[in-house]
Amino acid sequence: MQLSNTSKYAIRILSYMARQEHEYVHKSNELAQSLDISYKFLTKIMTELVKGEFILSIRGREGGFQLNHPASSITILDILKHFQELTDFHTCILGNGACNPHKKCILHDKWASPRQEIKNMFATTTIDIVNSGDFKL
Amino acid sequence: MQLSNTSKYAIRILSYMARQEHEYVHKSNELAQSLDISYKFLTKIMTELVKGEFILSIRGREGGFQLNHPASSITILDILKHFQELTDFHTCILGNGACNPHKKCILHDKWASPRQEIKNMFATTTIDIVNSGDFKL
DNA sequence: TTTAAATTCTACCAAAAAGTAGTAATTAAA
DNA sequence: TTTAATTACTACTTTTTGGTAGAATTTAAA
Ligand code: SF4
Ligand code: SF4
Repeated sequence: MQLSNTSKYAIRILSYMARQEHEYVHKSNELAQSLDISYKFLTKIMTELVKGEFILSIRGREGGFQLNHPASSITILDILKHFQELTDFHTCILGNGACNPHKKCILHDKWASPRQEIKNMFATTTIDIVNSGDFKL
Repeated sequence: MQLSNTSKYAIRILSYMARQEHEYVHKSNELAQSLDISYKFLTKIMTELVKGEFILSIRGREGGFQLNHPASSITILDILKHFQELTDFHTCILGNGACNPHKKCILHDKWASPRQEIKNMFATTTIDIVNSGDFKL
């Protein structure tokens, strides 16, 4: 019952970027330091985020990354989907094969409601949740 | 957002055992076949379940395993705890360091309620949920 | 035009989880 | 007492995830 580190970092990176004005150009170096993520691993994730069209990259000197969409339009669910953590909402919990309502796994009925609540939460939470205050980065 | 395979199997094994009368002696071979889990991997998990005192082992010929407690008293949460998946309910979601209410991660407030619902669900669901019907094993 | 500061690419290494193999130990039946 | 059926133990292999190294590419500033 955990998100992968990659997803966790992606969420933290994007929400951190959302704290600055939209045009701000974020550099990997800066992000890695601020978020305390290894520079090498961070750049790997940045590349993924570019491919996922969450961010734009500006190459070369004075380059960096910008959000590609308004922060208020990027949900946590969007991020999780891109890192394939959505599938868990389909084949979930005991995940024995494809889900078939005629042959449910034993937890299905109990799990349905929490699962929906989580999904809603992820779907309605955007990366601009926080712009100030004592939050971890 | 997934349980480990080990946890999934453990849940399936115990709930399967709970379908028989309490005294029934389950053999690894039988369980592996019925549940379609590799025999070798299953026996590894059975050893863990013995150590966790979920089941009793009877060694030697005609040996096998029995539930160590009434099925109605073993919760899913008990099982997850033993396989260390409980920690996620403390250090959860973005899991950056120990949780400090004065320095929350950005998802804390949104996550609190779904998390509680999941935990309650796991805490109130016992392995005897199902004794018949078209359920996956 | 050269150079420095940045992203990108390719390839590798490490750790954890999942799964397998083989053998030793145990015990009841034959 | 021998043997077959079972669990327990030790050690390995494979797969996935997490993480690192180094060079190539791009681009604006100097
Ligand atoms: S039966 Fe329900 S709980 Fe089980 S894997 Fe399918 S969707 Fe998930
Ligand atoms: S602040 Fe809340 S959501 Fe974040 S890791 Fe701690 S308990 Fe989990």
